[in-house]
Amino acid sequence: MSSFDESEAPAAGSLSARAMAARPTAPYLDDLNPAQREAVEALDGPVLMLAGAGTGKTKALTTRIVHLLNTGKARPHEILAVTFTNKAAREMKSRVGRTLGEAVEGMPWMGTFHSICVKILRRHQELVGLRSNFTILDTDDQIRLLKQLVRAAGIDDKRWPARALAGVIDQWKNRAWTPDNVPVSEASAYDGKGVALYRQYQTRLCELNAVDFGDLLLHVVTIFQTHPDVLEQYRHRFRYILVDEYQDTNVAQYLWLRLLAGGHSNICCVGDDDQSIYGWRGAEVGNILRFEKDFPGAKVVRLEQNYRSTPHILGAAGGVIAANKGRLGKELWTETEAGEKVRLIGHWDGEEEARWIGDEIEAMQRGTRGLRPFSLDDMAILVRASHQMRAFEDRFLTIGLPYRVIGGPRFYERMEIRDAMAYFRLVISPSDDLAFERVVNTPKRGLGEKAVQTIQRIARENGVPLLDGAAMAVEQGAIKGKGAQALGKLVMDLSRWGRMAGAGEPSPRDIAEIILDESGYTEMWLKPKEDPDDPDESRQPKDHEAEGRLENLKELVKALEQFENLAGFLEHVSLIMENESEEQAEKVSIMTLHAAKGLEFPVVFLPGWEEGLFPSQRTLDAPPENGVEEERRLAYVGITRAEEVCTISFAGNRRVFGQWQSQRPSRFIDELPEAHVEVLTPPGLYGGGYGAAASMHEESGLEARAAEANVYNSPGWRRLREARMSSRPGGQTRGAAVIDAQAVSKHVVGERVFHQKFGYGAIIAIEGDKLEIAFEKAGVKKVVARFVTGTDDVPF
DNA sequence: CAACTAGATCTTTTT
DNA sequence: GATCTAGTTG
Repeated sequence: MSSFDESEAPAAGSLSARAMAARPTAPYLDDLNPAQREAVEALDGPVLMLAGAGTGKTKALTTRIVHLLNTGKARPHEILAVTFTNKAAREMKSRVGRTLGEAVEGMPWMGTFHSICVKILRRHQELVGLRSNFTILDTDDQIRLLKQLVRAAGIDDKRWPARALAGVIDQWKNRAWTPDNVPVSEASAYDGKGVALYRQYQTRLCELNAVDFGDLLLHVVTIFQTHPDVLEQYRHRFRYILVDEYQDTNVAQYLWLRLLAGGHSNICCVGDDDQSIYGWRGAEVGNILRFEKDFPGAKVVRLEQNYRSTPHILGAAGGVIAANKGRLGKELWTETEAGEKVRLIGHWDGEEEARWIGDEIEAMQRGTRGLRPFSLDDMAILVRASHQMRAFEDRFLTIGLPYRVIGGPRFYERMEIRDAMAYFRLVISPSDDLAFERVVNTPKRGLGEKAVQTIQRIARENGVPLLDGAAMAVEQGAIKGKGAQALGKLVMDLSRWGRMAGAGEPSPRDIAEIILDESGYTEMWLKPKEDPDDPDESRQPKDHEAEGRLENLKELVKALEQFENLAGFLEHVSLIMENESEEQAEKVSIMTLHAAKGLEFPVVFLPGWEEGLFPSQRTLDAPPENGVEEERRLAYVGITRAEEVCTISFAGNRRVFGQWQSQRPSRFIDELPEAHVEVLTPPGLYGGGYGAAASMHEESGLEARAAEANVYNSPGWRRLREARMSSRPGGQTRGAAVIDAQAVSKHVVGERVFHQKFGYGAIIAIEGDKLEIAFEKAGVKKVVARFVTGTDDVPF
């Protein structure tokens, strides 16, 4: 509680003195437009800032903070500013500092919901039955723990996966339901055993002195609800509250905010109902729609002047989002010139789409599209689902186009990092059973399932953590042979490393290195020694993959340099699951639409606009129409990321689960207003004059399908078809290099062929439309005939 | 006990 | 196609 003291004296006198001393006009206010200024200057009472995409939301928010400080209304530690991502928090901090002209070190309560909750929870942990230094479990640990409970309950975890239970529990926690509060309507969840398992899970977490992500909020809300005195402290402390991305708050976050703002109602929420895209993880658009009811007398300010995109891009986005019901309603406008229309293009399949986008990116880089040249950093590909990324990565690797994947498999989620972290955890807290289970046989120590079961039994019988159980098992001789020896060593090592960490000597970085080395973990990724007697033999990584893992471990150890101790590092990592390494080279960005929220790029590509992919099959299968609205908001988010050029595309065929499927263009394409769209005809994509074939086939396929679904009579679709026809006078096509059975018959066994990805090879067998080919470099593969060309320049 | 093989299951989106 | 699991073999 010591750090609490600084604010215990309200110092009203000095505040008003500062308020009077403040300059009547502040230069930073002059940079704002009227709406922004209104939102900034309404400092007291509830304010809802409805900020459309690109309307200067962050600017308004940061200026508001500056204004609060500058007018003396609040001191830095009296402002609670909440965001969803660490990135947003960092951005806000740096912008406040910039506007203020000095660094803001003194804003301890600016951060994510989760990091702020941890801070609060660490001070009152005992109120919810936790001890100090509780650990924060990530999703992986959470699932593993649940799996144990599910199995212990005699449930077939095949039919009822632990993952599903985790989802159910998460949703409950998002709604701030403790096991006692789960409504009866949920009784059937997880085969009727959901609530009971939820209760067991919470008990188990408590025993482990651990919390999961959802608990961070839930526990704090519980504390606020059951301990008015504690709540009062924080209400008093946080004189002004600011919330970013309010449309993404879930019920627990909403309650948390309402409890805190309950006294003074000095709360300013910024959000955009049209950008609510996290309903699946419990976000309630209702929170923002209801704001005026929740906070009577609220001032609502709309930011509608857009500073990011051209009118055509805004028009297209506006046309799509207009199809949604239940909006608060905003109309974005801009003063910039019309610019390019949103470009729409169809492709034969996903690979062709990737190829075309790759070519287009290179063209735009050179400035050969009649536009200014763009840097690769200015361009982004935004996909609906991460598996769409592969096609682009494959293609970009083959043509040598530098790219970066944002929000991909994250550093701290990698296996080797998690293994290493488990060692560290076990060193810091020897009762961390989950960490013990993770590393006990990694690297292989000859301790399999049976040995672990023995340890678990002994630990349970004696009521001690697994690590102590292991020590006892060795003493008692319950585990024999090689395994016993290795286990004994592990137990000894861990306590030795623990003493080092306790002594703070050597440095955390060195301790980490020692742990990884002496545990044999690093060794695991190295080639076996050729000569065991030669200690100086230089060791190479096993393979390319192992090399990457070793690199990552090095990076992990390096990251430790900035921390006082291992414990501090572990806390940092559990909250910041992102890779912070910064790259300098120019690269195209590839990311999901979700990851793109809040970002902007001069050039944006939006591939895969197909029914079943976007909107996703899941939302289409789900009962009501409501899921589609969220998908539509996602489309809106995507389009509004673009500043100058936005290209939407779809493919007629795509591989789903390894199976080829024909795709229909997304309903969102039909919703694009004609006036803002330009249809591009597919240029020759295969080079050498045999390209038009793909589009011809796509079209005939389309017409066949059009008979069964009149989707294709919609304006958007007709437009596309007409554009196609007109681009090919007389409907003539040139040399068709094609597809399906006809093309296969063109190939013969023994023929030398070329494949985009695998290179050159010879056909060794033909089955239907598939060719078995022995590639010179890639080995024997089965590929679809259409992806292969003969090695003659004019194959047919 | 580990290493290998066959078969199932899967894909949203993430603090 | 890729990954995870159960089941088999060494």
